[in-house]
Amino acid sequence: MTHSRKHTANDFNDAIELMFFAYRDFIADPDALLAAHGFGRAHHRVLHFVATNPGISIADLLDILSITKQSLARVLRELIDTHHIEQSIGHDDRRKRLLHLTPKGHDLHSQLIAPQIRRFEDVLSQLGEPAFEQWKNTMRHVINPENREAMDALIDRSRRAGSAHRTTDIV
Amino acid sequence: MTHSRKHTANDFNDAIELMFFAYRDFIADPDALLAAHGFGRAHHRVLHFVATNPGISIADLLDILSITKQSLARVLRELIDTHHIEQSIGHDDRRKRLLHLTPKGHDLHSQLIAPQIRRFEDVLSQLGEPAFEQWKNTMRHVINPENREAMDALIDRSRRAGSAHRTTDIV
DNA sequence: AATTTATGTCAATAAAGCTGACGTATTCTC
DNA sequence: GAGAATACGTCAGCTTTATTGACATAAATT
Repeated sequence: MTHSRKHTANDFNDAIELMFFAYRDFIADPDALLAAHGFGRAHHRVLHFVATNPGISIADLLDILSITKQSLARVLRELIDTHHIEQSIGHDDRRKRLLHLTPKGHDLHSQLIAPQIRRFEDVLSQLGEPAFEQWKNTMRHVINPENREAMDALIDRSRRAGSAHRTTDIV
Repeated sequence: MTHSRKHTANDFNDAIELMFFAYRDFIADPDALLAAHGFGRAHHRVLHFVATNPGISIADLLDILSITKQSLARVLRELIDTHHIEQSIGHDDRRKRLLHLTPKGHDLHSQLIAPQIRRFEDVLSQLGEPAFEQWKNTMRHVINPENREAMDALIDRSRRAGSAHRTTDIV
């Protein structure tokens, strides 16, 4: 047997397991805090995408989350009842309900992503910016090709929304 | 405001969202196949770690999966009843139940990881081996420090088990 | 002989998703 | 302006995957 083989199926086992373990640790941190509020991961996801896409409509949020209206409804109701999220009526289309975080919601969201940010700060400081950028680019290619552009647009939108983090979000 | 700032919390938003979207696409592929067998992701995980750790005990499998005995029990029972997994009694410790995939189990596992392997094959061919290795190293650093060594040992064990893929697994 | 370990099992519960159906308000289209 | 389409809310029932607690058994250890 020659050593010039490209690779076997088994060569990707480590990559597959890295996805499993890295994601598990990555999402484990916020769980305790969520539990203290009586929330779950679903609430975290909603908080996050409303935070980074202020004024998003229900339909657009459903597109991002890829869940059903009924699944979102319960989670959203709880976040609204606990004053973490507010709804406003669309100005150009009054059927739409636009979602925003309240200051309380921003606060919780910040606490939830803090450990995830710290995790990537550590990665960045240990491996350096080129490696981190390389990782992000590779990660982008792990996403289905048909979803990559939507991802890029979303990240771009998040980046802009981020600058208005502390200001009142003008819709 | 100067441009020499290191980074803000917002700079890691893309990394956080990349984790979310990449993992979602990564696990979406096997789901249809699993559903056809009446299985879920839990079955996939058990199949995978029994495949890569033939002869693993219940306790060791629980350690890897970080779930409770009762949660594993149902999934494992279904996989045994459908002849995807076999139990054998430990020789040095007859209390232990050692788990192995049957040929049928190996077959299903191969089909389940095929789309995930193809995904990483595509990444490798598009970005090249250095980028892929860089990504794996970075991914390793996303895992909690205290879990990294266990991960390394596990991947090492998987690598060895992989060579015996088609042979009878000697325990 | 007593204890610990490895595993199995029963019961109740929860989180987070699903499908299907129906209602209402608003906007668009002809 | 009437009818269709859109955006959203809600009721009801179901599934998967996890949880905790309790108890049982067989084998190994002390």
